[in-house]
Amino acid sequence: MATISKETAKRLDPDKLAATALEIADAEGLDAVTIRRLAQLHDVTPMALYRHFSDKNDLLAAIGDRLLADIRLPEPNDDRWDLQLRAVLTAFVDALRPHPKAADLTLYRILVSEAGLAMAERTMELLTSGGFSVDDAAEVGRQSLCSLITLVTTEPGANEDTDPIAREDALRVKRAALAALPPRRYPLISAAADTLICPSSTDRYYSLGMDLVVAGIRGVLTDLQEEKK
Amino acid sequence: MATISKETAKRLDPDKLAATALEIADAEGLDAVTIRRLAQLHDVTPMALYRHFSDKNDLLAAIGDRLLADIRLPEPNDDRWDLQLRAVLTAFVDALRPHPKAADLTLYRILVSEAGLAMAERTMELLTSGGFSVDDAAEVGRQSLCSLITLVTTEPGANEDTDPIAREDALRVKRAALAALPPRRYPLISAAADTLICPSSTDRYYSLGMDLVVAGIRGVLTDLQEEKK
DNA sequence: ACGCTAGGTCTACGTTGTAAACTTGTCAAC
DNA sequence: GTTGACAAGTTTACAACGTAGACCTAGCGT
Repeated sequence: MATISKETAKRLDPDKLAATALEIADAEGLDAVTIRRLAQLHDVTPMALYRHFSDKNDLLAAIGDRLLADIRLPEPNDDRWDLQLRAVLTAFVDALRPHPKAADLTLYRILVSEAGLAMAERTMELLTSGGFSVDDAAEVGRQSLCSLITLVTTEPGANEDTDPIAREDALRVKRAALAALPPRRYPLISAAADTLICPSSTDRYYSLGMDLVVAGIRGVLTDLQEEKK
Repeated sequence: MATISKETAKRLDPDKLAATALEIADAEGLDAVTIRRLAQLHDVTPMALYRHFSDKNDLLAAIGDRLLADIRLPEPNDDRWDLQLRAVLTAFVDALRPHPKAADLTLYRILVSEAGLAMAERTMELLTSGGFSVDDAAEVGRQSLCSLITLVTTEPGANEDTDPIAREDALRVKRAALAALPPRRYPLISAAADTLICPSSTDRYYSLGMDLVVAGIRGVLTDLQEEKK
């Protein structure tokens, strides 16, 4: 009944492998994802993994594909193009948010994986329907997606340090470093130290990030159209 | 006369070390920067480096600081705040552009290194003078700088592969992958394949990226101000 | 019944970061 | 001068990593 029965336990499943690799990455960061460790978690010899992944990059790519596969694209509707675009990009970010330490892996898989291609095509549809040329849509879409990935990977608090005591320590060190610099020379940074270290609310962080991207797209579009006239 | 004379050759200079480490990174990527290799280039034992850097992260941080130190901030003037901001951000990008493979290292050094702090403070000055609250300026500035770093690190063509034959090969593979997907299902991606693989002009790539960021900032500002009313 | 092969194992190699103990060149103080 | 002491380079060693290559071996198609 289960994919792993008592005696057939030796049958490895690449999807399962990618799944537990992702768990490791979520918990301890990408560097902790190791062939040997992943093998051990599946009670198998390290070299066994190479029957399912050609090398470690291939494994990491599988993690990336997995993240992209979690995207739940909204159905097309009659909203204005930029609202729909925002919804698509939000779906992308929502898929990455649970895995800030692994989100980087999606970048080079967007134009390869099924789910990534679907999102990219939808993005370009909406951009061109808004008035971008195909080429401009490609470049604008590309950078927008990159920015959103970065938004997730640099989400404050997701950086590293699995256990809360080390994380708290790191936070304190950072706070102290900012508190130590001369407010005379860096008045604004000193004033914003708290926000710089840890933004008020994670939801606000993401909505502001999304606003920046979408507002940028709209602004560039009107610039391009005015310059054409 | 020179910093390294015949017999005093044994005196290592941390700045020189970071400089050649950067050269390695530029030529072959960050993974090629290795304690042993860097030591060998300075005719020294690997462990010698640890007298000047507490560990490898410390070395990488020094590279990041070096990049930030190359920023040539423009003098304040009477231009509108957003124009001046664009100039500051352009100075940042200009400092990173020669080193796309190492630009990532600046992210965690901006709020630590002298040059990074100077730029961050200037950025926040201009954002607040434009009308952002201090906290909003912090979050907006943070993400803008992140996006610009990403703009540089993902600059097409700078990805990897030192020698031109391997790079050409990789390009061909990518091109083939995009050409192989069904244009029926992905019409826009297929149409934009060339642009997606390699944008028309590097300068246009950067100016469009900068436009996106600055337009985003302006757009978010007016959104925030309207919502306050 | 027989071989083929998919999917494991075992062993081994080269590379990496770095801990610990050591040597040595230089300079300050007596 | 002689003598510590300290900064800076050396030596040796280790554990962990990715992975090449040779080797089982269970189970399936013919």
